Amino acid sequence: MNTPEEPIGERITEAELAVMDVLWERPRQTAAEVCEAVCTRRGWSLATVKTLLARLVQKGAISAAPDGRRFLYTPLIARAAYVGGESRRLVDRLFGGRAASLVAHLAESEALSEDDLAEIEALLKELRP
Amino acid sequence: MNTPEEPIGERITEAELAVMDVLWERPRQTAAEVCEAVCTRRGWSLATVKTLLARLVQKGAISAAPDGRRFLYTPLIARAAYVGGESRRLVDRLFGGRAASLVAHLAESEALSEDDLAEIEALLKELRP
DNA sequence: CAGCAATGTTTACAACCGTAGTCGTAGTGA
DNA sequence: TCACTACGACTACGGTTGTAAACATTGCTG
Repeated sequence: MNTPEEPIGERITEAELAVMDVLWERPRQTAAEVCEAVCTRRGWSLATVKTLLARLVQKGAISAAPDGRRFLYTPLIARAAYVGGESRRLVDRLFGGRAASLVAHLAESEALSEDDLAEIEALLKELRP
Repeated sequence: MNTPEEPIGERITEAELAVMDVLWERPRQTAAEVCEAVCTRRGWSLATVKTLLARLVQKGAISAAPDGRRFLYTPLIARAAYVGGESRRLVDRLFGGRAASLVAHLAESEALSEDDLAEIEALLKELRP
C-alpha cells in the first residue's frame, strides 16, 4: 500500500506550495537547501523559508526529522494527492462538480492545443477499451 | 465585439464568488435579493452580503447602478472569463501549464465518471472532425 | 410631521498570509 | 575556552478575508 494521502484539511497557500514543490522534487532537505532552491527565484530571505517550513509542519503537510542540530524536511502528502484535491476543488467550485465541463471549457477557450487534444484522445482510448 | 473581460487583476475570493454566482445567474439584483439567494445557504447576514458587494464594486468585478435609493448590482466580468482565468491559473500552478496533464490526472484519479468520459469523448469528436 | 424601515457607508475584529527580524542555544574553529 | 556561527523558535507587522455591527440617510406610513 503506498498512497500517502491524509487530505490534510489545512489548505496549502501559494507561497507554501513553492516550498512543497522543492521538497517534492527532492525530499529530506534542510531549510538552507530549500532556500537555495527558491529564495532567488521568489526573492525571499532564508527567514521566510523557515517560517513557511514551520507553518507546513504545523499543518502536517511536511515532517521535520532531526539530523544533528538541524532538521530534514520531507513532504507528508504526495504531490498527486494535493494536486487531486485542488483540481477537485476547482471543478466543484466552478463547474458544479462536473469535470467534463472543465474539459469542455478548456477546449472551447482554445486552452487546448492540437497536441493536447491528441494526448487526451489517446488517454481516453486507453481508459475505455 | 462582445467578449466582456478585463482580467480584473484583483482576485475574487471564495465568499465573493458566491455573490458573483448569484449575479451571474441573474444580473441587476439588489443587496437584499442577493442575500435572499445566498444568506441561508451560507449562513450569512445581510450585512455580510453588503460588505462583499462593496468589495466587489471596489475591485471592479461588478457595477452598482442607482435605482431610486438603492443599487442594482451587475457583473462586469463574464463568468466564462473568470472561470477561464481560474482554470488557467490552476493548470499553470499545478500542471506546468499543460492542460492535458490536468485531464490525465482527473482521469487517473478516478475523478471522471463513465458519463464524464463519454461526454469528453463526444466533445473531442466534435472538435476533431 | 414623526418615527420606522430600508439601504448604502464606515468601522471592527479575529484569522490568515506574505515577508522578515530577533532571540536563544548548541556546535565549531582558533 | 570563547567568540562565532548555524539553526530553529518566537515575535512582528501590514494586508486580505470572512463576518458583521453601528451609523447615516432617505423615503414611507400613520
